[in-house]
Amino acid sequence: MPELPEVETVRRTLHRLVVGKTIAHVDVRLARIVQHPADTQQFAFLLQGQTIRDMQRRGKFLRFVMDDVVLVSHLRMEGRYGVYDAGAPLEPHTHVVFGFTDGTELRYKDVRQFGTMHVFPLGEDLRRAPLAGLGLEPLEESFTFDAFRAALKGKTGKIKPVLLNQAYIVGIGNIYVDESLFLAGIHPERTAASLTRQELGRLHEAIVRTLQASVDVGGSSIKSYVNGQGEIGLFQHQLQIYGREGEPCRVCGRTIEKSVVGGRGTHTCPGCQPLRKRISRRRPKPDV
DNA sequence: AGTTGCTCTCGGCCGC
DNA sequence: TGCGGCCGAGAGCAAC
Repeated sequence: MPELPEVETVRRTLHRLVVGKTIAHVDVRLARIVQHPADTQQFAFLLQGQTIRDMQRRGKFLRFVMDDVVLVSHLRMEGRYGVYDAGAPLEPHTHVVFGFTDGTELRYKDVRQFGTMHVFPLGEDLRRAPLAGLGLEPLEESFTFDAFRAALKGKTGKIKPVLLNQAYIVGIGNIYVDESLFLAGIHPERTAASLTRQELGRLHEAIVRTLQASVDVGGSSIKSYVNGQGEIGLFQHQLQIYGREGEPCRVCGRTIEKSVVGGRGTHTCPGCQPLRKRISRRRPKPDV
């Protein structure tokens, strides 16, 4: 389930593996992956002869920047890329094959078939769905505390669904939202509007620290590898709360709970993430 | 505008 | 062992 750190890891790997290669032909084996142009033959035609000039990322989307077009790719839950020799046997669940002029192939595999691809003319993709309207990039310098606070301004819903909404901040999925809220000591059912400036500060820092720490070790590998060479991310070993229901919190020892918030499986520590504001112990008034 | 709930995408896997 | 049905993440959409 690639979120920002996993997609960034794939981006870096693909940058190394495919930038400079020229597409000779494209084989779309499962039409539903291709969302735009609607005609898969047109999709293939637009990519033929294009050289991949750069690999970029916007939120959880990969952007293959070419001479005249951009391929926008979302991996959803289990989409993966790999580079193979053209003669290598096609593995199961291979849905799109990009054949290069050098005899290698970039293959897209996706067991769940949830992934999507769009091709747009160069310069158009950021103005069109699905990239148009995406929110702040949390690992860019522009993601300041003030920008974060402004993005959450006026949001009255629970903080977890707000953080998962890609229109406000991009790249955070179900794993990193739980990790970030835990690190910040904030319960996912608190409303965005109820967070104090101090809590927003902790949350801002927690998001950046969590995502960056995961990028630094190649993302999390939950049930599947994530990058283009079968390399395995390591962040799953650093997860503090996700997938640890029933186990003791590493900070306070209380048992981690699992519930549903905004329709998503949600992990919380009842000790570290109080739903109600902790009643401040009344400080004894100094005797006069 | 924002929120909520629902839908759709599948095959793995769970439980019977 | 077989099989029906649920689960899961993300995005998009309709209704309020």
